Amino acid sequence: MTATEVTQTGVTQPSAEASALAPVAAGDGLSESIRAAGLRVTAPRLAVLRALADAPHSTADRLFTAVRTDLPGTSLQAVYGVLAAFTDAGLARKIEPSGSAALFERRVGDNHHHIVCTRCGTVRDVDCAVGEAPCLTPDDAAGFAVRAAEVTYWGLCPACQVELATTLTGPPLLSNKGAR
Amino acid sequence: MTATEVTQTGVTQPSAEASALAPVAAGDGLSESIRAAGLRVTAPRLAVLRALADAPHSTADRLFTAVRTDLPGTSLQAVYGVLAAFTDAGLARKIEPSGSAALFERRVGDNHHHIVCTRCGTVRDVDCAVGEAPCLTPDDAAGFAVRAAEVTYWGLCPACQVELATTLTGPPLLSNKGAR
DNA sequence: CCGTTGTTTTGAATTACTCAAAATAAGGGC
DNA sequence: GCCCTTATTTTGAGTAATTCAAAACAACGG
Repeated sequence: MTATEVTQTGVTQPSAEASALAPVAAGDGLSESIRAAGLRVTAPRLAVLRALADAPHSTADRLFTAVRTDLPGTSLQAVYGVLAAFTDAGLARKIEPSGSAALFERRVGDNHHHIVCTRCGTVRDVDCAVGEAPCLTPDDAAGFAVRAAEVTYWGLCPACQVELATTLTGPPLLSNKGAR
Repeated sequence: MTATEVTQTGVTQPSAEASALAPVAAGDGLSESIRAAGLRVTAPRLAVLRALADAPHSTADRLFTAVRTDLPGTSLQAVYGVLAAFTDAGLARKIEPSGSAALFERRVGDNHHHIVCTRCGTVRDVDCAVGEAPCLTPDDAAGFAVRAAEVTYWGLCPACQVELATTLTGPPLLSNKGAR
């Protein structure tokens, strides 16, 4: 057993896979990043981090569901706790688009923004249009010491554009709308 | 009595003031804007609209408290209902900064943004730095048809800058930080 | 292998908001 | 000025997302 093994609560680790596929802990450098963030490496944390890698822009609840499949004993509160720890440690970022529960993503540190579909809620990353620190200098900051700027774009995702077109207009339309 | 009189639920309108100061309904053109938006003019709506004029960036709860002082019978749900109607009708705008309850403001239609104090939660309006439709064109919109862009700046308000400086640094500092 | 200290579980509470039915009142018509 | 229709508000619950706290548990350094 390597030093990176992690006990799964109530679940015995199959020893066969332990050396072949590497212990649950390793595999992607997940444990490394957790440890590098100054946090203890635990099964719930690994599971959440992996789930987050698989499905960015997930709610706590969605992650909870994902985590439950490989780590059945995990509680929702644990997921909230893990996400809070990740967010504090800079391992994850929390975004809260209007009208949605909080979403989490691993992509962190770079200044990127989000576009949200007003119809289905799908979220995609959008790289900053202007540069490293985008709209970070408002015209008049009213004396505030500005630390960050957060941009949320709202619009229709490609799929919803198509669905709306066929549903409302009848004949499918040419879809050269927001395609650029 | 003019045509714009509004019955206050359970409260009789003092007739003396009715002709002198104009009925509760008028005074600021509040009723006019409500009616112009296609909504019926009611006492709760007038009260909420006035409260919103006095204190922009207020939560539903704060408005509820404000409204209660001149219109005691008003329910919180009514305030939510009024705000929903206003928002739908374009009379008010709802913003939802991360970590805060929804805030409402009358300023609507112009494309302006907000700066939020990370310490005390104070919100101020920020006019768009770039023009009419600001960061509205992301570099790569991933096929989305972009309809709107919403910018939230985060930083320290002037008051909190001072407080933090005196608390943490000891001697008050020169405060030429984010002053522009 | 053990102890310390950070994590997770368990159980419950809270905040912000929404839903639905019955009571009420605004505003147009007579 | 009064009545009717229909929008609005009240009243009474209910829900989703998140947070709090105490006790059980486990990571990791020694």
